[in-house]
Amino acid sequence: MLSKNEEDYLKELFHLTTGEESDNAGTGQLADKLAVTPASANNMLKKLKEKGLVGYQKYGKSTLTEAGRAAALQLIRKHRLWETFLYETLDFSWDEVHEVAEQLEHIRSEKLIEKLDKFLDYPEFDPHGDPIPDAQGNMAPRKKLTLAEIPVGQACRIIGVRDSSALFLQYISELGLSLKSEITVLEKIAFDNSLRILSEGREIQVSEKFSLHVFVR
Amino acid sequence: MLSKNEEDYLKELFHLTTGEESDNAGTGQLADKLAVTPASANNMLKKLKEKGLVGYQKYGKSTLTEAGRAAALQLIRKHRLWETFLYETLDFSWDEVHEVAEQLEHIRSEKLIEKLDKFLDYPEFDPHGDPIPDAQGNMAPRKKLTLAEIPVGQACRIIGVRDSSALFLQYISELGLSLKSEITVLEKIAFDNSLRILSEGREIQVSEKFSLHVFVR
DNA sequence: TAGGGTATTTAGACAAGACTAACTTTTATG
DNA sequence: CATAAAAGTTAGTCTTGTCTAAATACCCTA
Repeated sequence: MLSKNEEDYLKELFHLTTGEESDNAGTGQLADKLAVTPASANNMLKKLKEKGLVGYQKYGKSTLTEAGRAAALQLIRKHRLWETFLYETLDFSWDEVHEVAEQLEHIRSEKLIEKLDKFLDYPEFDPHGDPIPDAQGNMAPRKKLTLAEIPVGQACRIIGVRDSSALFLQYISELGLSLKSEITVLEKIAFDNSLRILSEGREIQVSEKFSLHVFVR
Repeated sequence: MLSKNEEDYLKELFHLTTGEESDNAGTGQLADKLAVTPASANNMLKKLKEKGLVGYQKYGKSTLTEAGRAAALQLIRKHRLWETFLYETLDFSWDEVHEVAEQLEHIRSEKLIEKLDKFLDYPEFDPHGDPIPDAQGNMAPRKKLTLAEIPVGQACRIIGVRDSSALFLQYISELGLSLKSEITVLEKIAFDNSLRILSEGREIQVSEKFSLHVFVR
């Protein structure tokens, strides 16, 4: 059984070794990310090596073993499912979910995560567009871009939507938008991050919440 | 800020000092409840006294101060709200909710509890019939008895229902039951805890889930 | 290739919270 | 009322995970 701290190290190590620049898994970088001294990180790396979760060698970059990677993916699964729950069900805003999910991800209960996944109808992406691993640790290869992240002035095309609730689908079709619709972002209102957008010659105003539900390319 | 362990001690102390027999708050009883040695409990009691949360004197029974009581009530509020969530929303069974709620109650976020309370529509009782304190720490004085807890052969009267969802209210009225209905429990099926009951001369079979939603006296 | 700067590791200390073993106080019993 | 049993306390140790300070290894550049 892993402690909360061990889990945090594994998760961070996953992020450091999996991004495009996977050359960042030195003791120091890891320590930085976890807001801990290099001495502490070194200590933990040795312990995780003992447990067969991390490939660590003195003065080298660290890597996750298969077991370590699997544990990290489970944690990421829990984190992103909780973020989705907080955002979709409890109506947290986009930027509030992370901090609370950091705590919730450490709750130990297989059943809880299964039931939560089912309740949320097996979402594939979290509110930030990051893919959610399934129970076996498989996940879509990359982040989906949401309409909320398109810079003002740029054009994009709708390639999907986050959820398929009747309310949302009804609304999006009432707006005259659908898959393949081409959109240009005209303005982002700083006050509430709502957007003025242009689609097929018509100008529409949508909320941040809406824009986070629309995947684009 | 209280640690998880400090919180556990306060909550247990609340239960030991608040029940009918409030004479149980010795170092040893507390240690028993928390599965810890008396030495450990003694240690913690001294610490909590320092923090002004517990009235502790050598060789005496311990009590909660007002601050300690308030902290304990917040914890109990969180515990019972999570139990309600697990039972009502995620479809956990009656006996599975406690263990997971023991973990969830330590999540630190005012906002989370507010939003959860709202999402659950401000429930007054948890799945075991225990009252849920409100944000100010007020709660109904005693446990409500549910139909599930009535022994076979005994009669009782419906005095309320746990939730007022359309589905549930429709079902209970279809069964011909209502407030003030007199019920006798004929048999409890060991397999799934469903009940055969008698009301106004008619025999009805109901599930455990149903029986937990009906408050009786 | 020799320094010097940076990154990493080691050693030793500390806090929380548990434990065991030994000691003290309270309580109950004869 | 004396004393033994039960309950509570103290002292010292252990583990986890942190820290600081000092030592060591790596690597880049002159």
